[in-house]
Amino acid sequence: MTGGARTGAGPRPDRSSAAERAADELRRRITEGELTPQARLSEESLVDVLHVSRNTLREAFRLLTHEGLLVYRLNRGVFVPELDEDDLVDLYRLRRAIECDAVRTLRDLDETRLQPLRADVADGEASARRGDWRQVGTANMSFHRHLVGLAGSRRIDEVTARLLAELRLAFHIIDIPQELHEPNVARNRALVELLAAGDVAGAAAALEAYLLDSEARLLEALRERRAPSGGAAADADR
Amino acid sequence: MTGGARTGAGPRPDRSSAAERAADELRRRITEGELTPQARLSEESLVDVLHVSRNTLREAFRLLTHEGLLVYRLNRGVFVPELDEDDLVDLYRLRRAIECDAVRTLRDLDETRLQPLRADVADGEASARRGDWRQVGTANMSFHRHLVGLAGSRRIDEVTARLLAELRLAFHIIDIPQELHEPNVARNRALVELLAAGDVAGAAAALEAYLLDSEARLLEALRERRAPSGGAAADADR
DNA sequence: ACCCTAGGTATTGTTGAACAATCCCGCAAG
DNA sequence: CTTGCGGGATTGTTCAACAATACCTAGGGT
Repeated sequence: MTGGARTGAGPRPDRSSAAERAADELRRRITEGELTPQARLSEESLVDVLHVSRNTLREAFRLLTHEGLLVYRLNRGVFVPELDEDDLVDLYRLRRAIECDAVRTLRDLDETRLQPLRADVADGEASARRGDWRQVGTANMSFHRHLVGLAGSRRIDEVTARLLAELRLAFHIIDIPQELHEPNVARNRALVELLAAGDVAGAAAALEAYLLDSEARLLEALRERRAPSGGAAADADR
Repeated sequence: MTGGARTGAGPRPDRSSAAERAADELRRRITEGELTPQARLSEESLVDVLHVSRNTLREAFRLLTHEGLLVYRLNRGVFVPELDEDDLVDLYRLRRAIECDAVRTLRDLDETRLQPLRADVADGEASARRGDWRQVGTANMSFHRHLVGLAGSRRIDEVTARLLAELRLAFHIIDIPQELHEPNVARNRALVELLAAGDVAGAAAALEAYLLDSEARLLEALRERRAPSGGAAADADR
């Protein structure tokens, strides 16, 4: 008898837990840049905002920690990590190893499986024409996730998802989205064409050069960002 | 109430949370094989055994989920995952990508940095002479963790740790530890010698053959284990 | 004036109990 | 034999409180 009400327009069980929904909301805020690096996420205040209990919120924190979007510091709270240059080098090193290997060992490609990649490329090109660089970045991430997904390995997909999520953290530090994302659009299209032609070795080589270049551009942007004035991070922590 | 007791055992705060300690204990039970795959971990019973609250226990579950040692099923509980053949192939695929890349890109090796590897090899050889195949397996894991550690990448180390922990789950399914672990001893020594000679390319190639062979042996063992009669798993729980 | 130490306060870590939602199992009906 | 329906057990979530720790501020020594 207590049941019932669920059938109507009420909040459906959603096949996901409250912790996951809270994590979704936090993930959005982090990737959108609303929560800036090094900011402490207060349990007390987030409980009010997300309308979940402290325990559930902490479980959401764990979820996001798993994705690399938050870090725990015992007795001090959770923080959005700030990536430094070493982190970027580290991330790209792992990324090259994973992505290049995934492409290098590809077999039995057909046009059907390339379809999601082509959709991402088209999205990136359209967004670039609109000047929506954030969406270009998002399409680029989706492209690489689909690219790695061709390997058909669950664990490789997981590592990649974590990698890209963490990498996205670096984008908010940087204020030159166009120079950063624009070159990727053409590179992604070139990659798809190489794969469509069955040239996996060529695609792997192109991808490696692509990633090395992307890393260099990001590093340079990060250094410029930090060098100029330095302590310009006057952030009211409300 | 029952509290207090904490003063006697550990004077120092331990620098770790109760959830981590509970996770440590669970991890031990899983890797030692006390908790068998597909067994559900009841919250109620583990609360009594580990002397933590349900919330803390659930946080420990999350921690181990991150390591791949447990899986969550919504509204059904947590389970020790049972690796099937696809999982093994998946794990080894990622493992080859990571380890071979780590070795292939090694630079500036000197004898000092090889020291931990030599210690693991010696441990493996000594344990093999004693017939302690479980310890041979442990030394082998330590060897590979140190091997990958030479790359000096935090995230690669993390992925590797998770990988090896998950791989260990497969060992308990298998009842022929000697045939499985014995060949690794000599292979590990050969790898160290190649690295000491500065032949990283040779080492990378040897490692790839090594891992392919290791995967094949594990797969065969798993198939034999499952094919024969099947329901021989008369395991007294607790 | 500076450094170091001590105490107060805010925040996190952990607990236990309670309730709601969901799943699993056995059983009756077709 | 399959199908639909309770009843009981387990997980999911909330709440309120206490303990432990870190941060901040004030006071004393040099």
